[in-house]
Amino acid sequence: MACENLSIGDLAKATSTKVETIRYYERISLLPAPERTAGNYRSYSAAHLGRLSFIRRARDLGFSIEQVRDLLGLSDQRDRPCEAVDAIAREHLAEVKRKIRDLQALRRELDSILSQCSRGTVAECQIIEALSPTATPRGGGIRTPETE
Amino acid sequence: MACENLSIGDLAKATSTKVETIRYYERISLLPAPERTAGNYRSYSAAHLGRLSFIRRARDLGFSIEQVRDLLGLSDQRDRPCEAVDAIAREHLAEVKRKIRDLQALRRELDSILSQCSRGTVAECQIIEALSPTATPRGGGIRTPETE
DNA sequence: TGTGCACCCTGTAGCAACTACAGGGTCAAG
DNA sequence: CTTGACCCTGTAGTTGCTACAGGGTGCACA
Repeated sequence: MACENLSIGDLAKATSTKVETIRYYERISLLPAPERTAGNYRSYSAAHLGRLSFIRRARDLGFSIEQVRDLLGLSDQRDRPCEAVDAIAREHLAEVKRKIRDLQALRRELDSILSQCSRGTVAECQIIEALSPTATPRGGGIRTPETE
Repeated sequence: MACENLSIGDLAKATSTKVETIRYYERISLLPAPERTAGNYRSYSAAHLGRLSFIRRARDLGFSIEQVRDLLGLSDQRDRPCEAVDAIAREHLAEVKRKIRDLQALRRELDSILSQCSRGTVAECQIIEALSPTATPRGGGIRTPETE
């Protein structure tokens, strides 16, 4: 018990996490509260280091906090089948694929809008035009409504 | 002036925006405050409709609120060159491309992690393994630190 | 005339996942 | 014995909304 004894700053450095983020994870019960020193400093063990590394890796892979919480809960039940783990990862993958598709559609649209820029004045700007509703009525602009 | 006279609900329907969102845009000065009726209801003109449509379209294309603000400001200066408009769109496109790259890397990683799932117990789960730090020490789990 | 309902108003709090203070305490070096 | 780096708590800010609570307005229908 209580091996290593890392300060919060040490743990932060070891896991490339900000000190505030570690305290935040503790507040939301993602990382268990460590013991304290006489001076009320947090004192972390190797177990904390492992758990925080897991959290960071999962977060880097885009898992949400709640997904990470579920994964951590599952990883503690070593002899249960890992279907639930698989399901979480699969769901996340599906979400990532969906985002990629959406962004690619977006990129195509932005590409096409940008390709039309003739570098004239704002009045002729195809980018503004593309963003505007049903054919900008001649006379100008987006029709800034003045609060008269 | 004050043509059309749409209620906030009408404007919401016309632009597929929630009423609360319209009020929010007014609060952050993205959409100018409209005139009020005798009963203190907001009364919108066609100009408001145009501007809100522009905002929605830009937001759908993933421009941030601040970018939309800039685009609106620029679109009012009809006789200035449209380089600044072009720059905003280009920057946004670069950002979108970056996100796509990141997500594709992520997808590859998730794909590879998932392909290793042998559907055994959590103890043998390659997904958990892949998320864990430097070779999980035999004995188990992510080493949940108990607050003893 | 009432009364019911859909709509509108303001103001505040909540979401994710942190980040950034303010205003203090602790600890080791010089 | 002071300086500076670190730590503590608690609260507020970020982005872009969304969701109430607790009221007021306006119009149709009986």
